[in-house]
Amino acid sequence: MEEVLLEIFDKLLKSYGPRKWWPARTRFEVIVGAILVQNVSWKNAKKAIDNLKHHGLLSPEAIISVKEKTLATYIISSRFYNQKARKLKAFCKYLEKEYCGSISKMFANDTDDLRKELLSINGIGKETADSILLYAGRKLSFVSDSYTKRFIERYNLLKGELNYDIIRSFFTNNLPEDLYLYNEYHALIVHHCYSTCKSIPLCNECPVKSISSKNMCAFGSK
DNA sequence: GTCCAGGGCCTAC
DNA sequence: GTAGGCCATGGA
Repeated sequence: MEEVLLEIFDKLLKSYGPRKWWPARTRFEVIVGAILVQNVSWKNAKKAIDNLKHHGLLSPEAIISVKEKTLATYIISSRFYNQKARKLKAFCKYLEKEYCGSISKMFANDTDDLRKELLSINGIGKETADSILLYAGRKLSFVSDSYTKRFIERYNLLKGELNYDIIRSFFTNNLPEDLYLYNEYHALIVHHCYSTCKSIPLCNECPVKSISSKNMCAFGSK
């Protein structure tokens, strides 16, 4: 299966080019983006990030200081803004309490330990935690999401139940431990599913189509 | 007007 | 343990 996944990766990369994720200037901005993009388009999330930036609120200290209600008004475009304001504050308070506000100290942790910590914060689930680890922390943690599930279903890469952990294990068990590969693979899947190949059945131009039909595997096979 | 986007939490069963 | 409701914008 590793060969198949690498072949798909090469085709996606050749078709779309490197996505150069995450589109952010700082690691904190990646984390804020990972929370704000939950169940909303990147465009809407980006608007909210820019708004925070414009009002000098793109730092842990600023987010802790500002009132939750006020914070919410700056991120309205990101949808579910009251909840997301609470989530941003929850993360910043955790960062302040556990690491004196230092992102570097936080990422000095062991990946698995930090993943457990992040998952214990209100508002950070598996996808958000893995996005933070991979794209802000540059740690080896594959990101799965609804697009990844759709991708696997569409190309029959895996049979049976497809929950977050199964999909994530499928990629981590069948890919070499390579940060660049993890980074680009997830970004390319999102790009492929979102902007280019939304329809089922597959479009004729689909770069993955030619190698998809013959390869099916049961979970765990390599 | 309708649909759906780079989720996660809470509650009821 | 898990299905389903809730949150509640903006662009296509």
